[in-house]
Amino acid sequence: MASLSSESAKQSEDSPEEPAGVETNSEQKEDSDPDEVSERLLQTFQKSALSFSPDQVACLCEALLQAGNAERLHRFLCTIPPSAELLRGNETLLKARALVAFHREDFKELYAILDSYDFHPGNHGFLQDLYLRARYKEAERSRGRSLGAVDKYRLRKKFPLPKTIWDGEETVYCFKEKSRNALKECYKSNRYPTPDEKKNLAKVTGLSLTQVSNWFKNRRQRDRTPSGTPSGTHSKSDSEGNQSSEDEVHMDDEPPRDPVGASPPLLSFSAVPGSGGGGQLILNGTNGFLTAASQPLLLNGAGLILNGLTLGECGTVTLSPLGGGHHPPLLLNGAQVVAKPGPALQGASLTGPDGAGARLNGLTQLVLSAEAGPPREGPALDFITAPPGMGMASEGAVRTLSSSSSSSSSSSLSPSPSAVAPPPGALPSLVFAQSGPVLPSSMAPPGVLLSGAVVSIPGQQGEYVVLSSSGPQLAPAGSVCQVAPPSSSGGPPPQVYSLPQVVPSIQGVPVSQFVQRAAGLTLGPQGPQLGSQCPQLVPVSSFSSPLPHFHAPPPGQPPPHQSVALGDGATTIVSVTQLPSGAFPQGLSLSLGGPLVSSPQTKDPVPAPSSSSSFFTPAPATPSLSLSAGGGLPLQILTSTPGGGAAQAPFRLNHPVGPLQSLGAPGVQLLNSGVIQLPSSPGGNLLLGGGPYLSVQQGKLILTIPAGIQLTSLPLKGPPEGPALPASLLLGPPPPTPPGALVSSPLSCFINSSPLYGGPDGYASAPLPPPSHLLTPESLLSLSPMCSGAPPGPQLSQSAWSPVSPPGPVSGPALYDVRGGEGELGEDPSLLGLPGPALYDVRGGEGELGEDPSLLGLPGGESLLLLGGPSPDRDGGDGGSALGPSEDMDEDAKVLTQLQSVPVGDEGEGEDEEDGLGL
DNA sequence: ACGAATGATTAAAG
DNA sequence: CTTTAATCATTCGT
Repeated sequence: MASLSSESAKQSEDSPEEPAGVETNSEQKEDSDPDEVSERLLQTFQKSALSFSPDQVACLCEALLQAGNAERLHRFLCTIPPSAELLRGNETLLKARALVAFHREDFKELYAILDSYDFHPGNHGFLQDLYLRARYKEAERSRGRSLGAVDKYRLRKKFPLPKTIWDGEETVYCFKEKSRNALKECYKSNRYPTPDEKKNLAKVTGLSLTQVSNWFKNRRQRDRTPSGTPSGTHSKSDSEGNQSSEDEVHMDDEPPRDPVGASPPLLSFSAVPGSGGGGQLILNGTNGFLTAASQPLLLNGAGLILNGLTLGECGTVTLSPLGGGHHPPLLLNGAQVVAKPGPALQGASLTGPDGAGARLNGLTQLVLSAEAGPPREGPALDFITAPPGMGMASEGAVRTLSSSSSSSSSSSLSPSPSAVAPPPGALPSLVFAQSGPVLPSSMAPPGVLLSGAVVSIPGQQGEYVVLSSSGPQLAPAGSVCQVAPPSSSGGPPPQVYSLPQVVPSIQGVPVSQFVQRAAGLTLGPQGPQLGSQCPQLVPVSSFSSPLPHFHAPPPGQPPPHQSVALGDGATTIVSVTQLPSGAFPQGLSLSLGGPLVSSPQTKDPVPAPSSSSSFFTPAPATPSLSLSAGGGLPLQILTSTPGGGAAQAPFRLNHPVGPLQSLGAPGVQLLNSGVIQLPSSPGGNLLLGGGPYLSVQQGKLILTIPAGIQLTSLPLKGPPEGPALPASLLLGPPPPTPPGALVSSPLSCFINSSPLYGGPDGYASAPLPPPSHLLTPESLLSLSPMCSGAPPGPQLSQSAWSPVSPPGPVSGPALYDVRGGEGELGEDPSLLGLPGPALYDVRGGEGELGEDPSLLGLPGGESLLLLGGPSPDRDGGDGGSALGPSEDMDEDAKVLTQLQSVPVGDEGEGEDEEDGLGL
């Protein structure tokens, strides 16, 4: 009997009809049996209830809740003294009582219960569902009819969820206009985008792959309404008519139509037959995506090649490399230009000086000059970013192209407060990438370097390399990269130009919060200098609020050292500024918000000839370099020179000019998060010859650490005060190491510092014990942003990545991926208490196991570097290399799901009870 | 309330 | 897995 009772109690609850026990049924009627059993069970419970410990009671409640039998649950609860202490703070009991109240239709009681206690986010989903169902039922009762979806919607609006069971985050339903435009553009040229195209679109729009697919699916379906609903296409007409502009660009198939007619957007391509090749306009893009949303886009030039170029909606983007130079004036290979339509964008233009073409492919740079438009106020929204992969100065020397038109004295650099005006005498070599009105025309014609490009000015004492890559998705605000002009040795007082970064704007979300927070973290330690100079650099971390513990220490305590990892920001910025007075960066910190991909020593993808790819810090003294990777897309590298050092040659980053991977997905890929510290030999420069180098490819920042390099997990001693833990804490647990992941041997030794990994070697070889199951959704969540899962597969790289980032902020809808493998628990995103627009990739992935980053958590203080780069990705070499990273990003994208308001159950009466309830 | 627009989900078919 | 067709759900304007 006993056995029987237990079984039936749990199994047959839902449907009495269920063949709980076919065998047994044969004898009896179904109805009686289950009831009887349940009754027995209940009685048993009742009898022993008093003797149960609170935990046991809770357990029983949970079981009954799961079973969904409110009635029995009610009776059980009745046996418990109402005032018992057990009830206090016991959410399970509260849930049970709430459920009972709901079933008894004692809504007042239900609401009272819900309002009485701040429930754990884990219970939010359940309670929200209960709450809404109660509201619906109440309404149904009063109206005497069942409610439709709209009625429910109105009720939800009318009766917002109690704060006690809701984190207050709202959900966004529609895609952003920009995203839609991008989708439309693509749709025009191709109704059936290839997976690659979809991925690219997803990145560009900030939507998940699924969303993109759904969109196309819906679009095709609705477009194809020849017979059915004639009226449908009312507004759609525009689909073809209006935006005419870009189609041509993409596909040749369509006859060029004259865009002009349309009022708004003006897109003109005028290939001027020029010398040499003749005017040719080549827009070749795998993922090419060119959008001039409603803004005028002018591409004017002889030989204009845009390969794999993504031009996002832009304000006015003018590419006018006219000049009939010998070279194709403008060559954007794998470039991505995105400009946000800002209030005033007119001024932005990309122009190549005559004669000199801007070639972003590997050699040259594109100069961006702000047109003389009236300076407009407002943050510069526009930005142009080129995926890092492309623009680099291969030769090491950067040519600065100044546009003839704009040149003038460089009075003020940028509107941003933080920006420091360049000394008049400053070198023109200043690299600045920003478009938009923001830059006063007055700005000297600094060469513009598309972010992502690396500029190095060799020879100079003060050399700098500025490397900035914007987040993968352009979407987020623009990033500006600014380099301080090398103060030539004796020159003008070396000023450091700050890198103003436009903070990614998250749609209605006050970014400021994040920013401030982030700023505090990042800059705080840095010292006044930096802080003041480039406050804006801080990537926004979208998830900051929800997971406070994740982040840095409370305000009071900034992380001790320079390395700070921000969860993720929307944008990635890497800036290296040189300090004046020869100070070299003692403390150099690199924080990567985004995933970093490092290729294990096994392979040096790029043999770095000294000049081309090397990453070293010449600096003397005690430069310590710490690299911490957070999870998120954004990548941030800041270097400052805290103490005055003597060294003049600060820090140099050269990165090999890779062949571009034209794919435009800029993203930062981080395989392993951790902190890397490179202790420099005292007094000596730290030279990592052949050493690790950072390269940016396709928007991804890749850190390659060849074997042989020593990285020590040095203590962040610097800051005496701070608790040591910071680094690891901040970062979150390092991503689980993928089983297959290789850890570079050299590194491994350092790794051992972390307790988690037993031994150096063990780490690599032994698969982590997957305690994953233990993780609660919440825990996963907390970890997630940073180290989004460990991918089960060999290819770790993927796991690490969170697609979101860039776009995340970009688009309004918050995306959450909280599913664990089974997902049972995690079912509601909402319960996790996620903050707004942030995106999370918490999925356990198929293989749930690997995930617990938490396990990996580093002990305080120690920094851990895990570079287990999956070699696979990178190996491909340049050509192929691109793939690896990009793919990763995509994957996660799939997982994302739009957060919806609480699921509404609509069932009718009591019968269905459990469905909604059962998690 | 009503209906349109739009995103998501589901089932069936390849 | 991807596509289609059908349908549901959410918003928003009227």
